[in-house]
Amino acid sequence: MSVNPAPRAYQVVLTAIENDLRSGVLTLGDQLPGERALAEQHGISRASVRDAIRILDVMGIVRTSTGSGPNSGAVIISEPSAGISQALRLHVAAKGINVREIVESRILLETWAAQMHPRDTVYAQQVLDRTAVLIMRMDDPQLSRDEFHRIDAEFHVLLASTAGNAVVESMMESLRNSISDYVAASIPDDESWQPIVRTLRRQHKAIHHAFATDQRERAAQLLEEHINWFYSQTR
Amino acid sequence: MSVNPAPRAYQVVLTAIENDLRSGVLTLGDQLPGERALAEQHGISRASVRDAIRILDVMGIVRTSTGSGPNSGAVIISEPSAGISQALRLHVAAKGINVREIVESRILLETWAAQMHPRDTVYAQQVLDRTAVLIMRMDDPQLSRDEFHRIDAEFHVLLASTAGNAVVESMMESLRNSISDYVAASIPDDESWQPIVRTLRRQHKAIHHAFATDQRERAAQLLEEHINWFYSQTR
DNA sequence: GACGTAGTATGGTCAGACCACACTTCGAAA
DNA sequence: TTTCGAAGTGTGGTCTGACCATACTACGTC
Repeated sequence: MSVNPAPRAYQVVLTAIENDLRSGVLTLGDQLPGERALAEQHGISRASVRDAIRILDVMGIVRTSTGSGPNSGAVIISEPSAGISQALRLHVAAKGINVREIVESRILLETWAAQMHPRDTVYAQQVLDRTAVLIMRMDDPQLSRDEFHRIDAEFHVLLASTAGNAVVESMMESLRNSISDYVAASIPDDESWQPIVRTLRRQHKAIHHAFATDQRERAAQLLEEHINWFYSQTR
Repeated sequence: MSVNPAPRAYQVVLTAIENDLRSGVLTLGDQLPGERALAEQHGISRASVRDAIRILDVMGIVRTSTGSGPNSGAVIISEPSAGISQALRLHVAAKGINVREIVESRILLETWAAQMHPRDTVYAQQVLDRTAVLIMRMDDPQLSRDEFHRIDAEFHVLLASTAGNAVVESMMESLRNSISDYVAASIPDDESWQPIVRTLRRQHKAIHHAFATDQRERAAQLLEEHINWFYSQTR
């Protein structure tokens, strides 16, 4: 019966980098030292260093690329939704989370964001303009379903982003991503899709109008109906 | 100018396993095939297989251990909070998320959970009993600060779990974990900690009482005040 | 039958190699 | 002198093959 959790080699590098991030030694846009250099610095093998960097990669902390130069190697980005999306997605697959919970959470986050007073009114106005463009693009009858879903997701995330909370924004994006396959699979034929998309367009316009006229309560209510209605169609 | 995002080798295994999870071929408690077997099956090296499994590991999908037998190797668990915690934690370090957003999100999730009618009243009653025990343990003056924080977190997560939403529960746990170091560091000395812990104990008891007497609105309000007050002390 | 030991398969780690790639450098051609 | 292309250099990505500690299994001994 072993009690020790067996310390992993990559943890050394991971902790070191996390500390550097916290203390500000490493900031957005910086390059990490090369894998070979990190391996030597910490006295572990390159394989273990790669474990640590792989984790930072899937978590959306760094982006890695081959080649040399200032844009190569592991560069600090910070895309919280990347890691959270991946986690939620896998746990939905593993049945640790079900679709009801995802939908419930989406409604919670989106209605909250809708009712929040925008943290930045100039940005909020820009969002209104950009979402208007998205609505127009979703009117295109030539649009593929995949593309529609992509723009649809962007529409929702953009509206929620006016609340100015990266956690909520990332969560929304992640929740949407985590079940996008499920959604796509549950409405297989185009015949059943056509009437649905018409309703979605109408709902989006109503939601946008409520936002534009500052009817926050109403926007929240419309969003809740919109999300609930859509998922009721996926069965 | 390369346009291809360079397909990663480990993605093959990751997708295969995700599909098996989705289709039910793999379920909770199952063992994954050995790394050497997976490598041969997919025609890639063991190193790349390990990349995939490492990801499943940090995401909380599997637990790996050495040795042989039914409990060895990679076993499917499903601990959503593991992956999300790690992601949030790193992004807080990388300044992609700030503490205000964490606190705001905590309040959103906890007050929502408090106002939700419990999905399972029997479970809710058990939670009330267990949180009562936690409150008693937090009264122990011998308790270390670390231990207090641990029990405190468990208290909050347990209360929220009555809402019956794994996403919300995982998020709460993750938000709490992601800034626990920050909290610990911001109240360094025991002299300033003593008066704080007294208030926390009082607030916890009031919250528990509101839950026990089914005053959901009041419980939500007390939670909000409790969380806001505590973080106002960490500056 | 009980018990201890050898066997076996697992993940964890390491070393070393080769590749494709992207930038850098520098010399040759205009 | 300027331009441009080829060689050079360092990066992560992948593979191979090896060794280790561990934990269970099976077998042989008592």
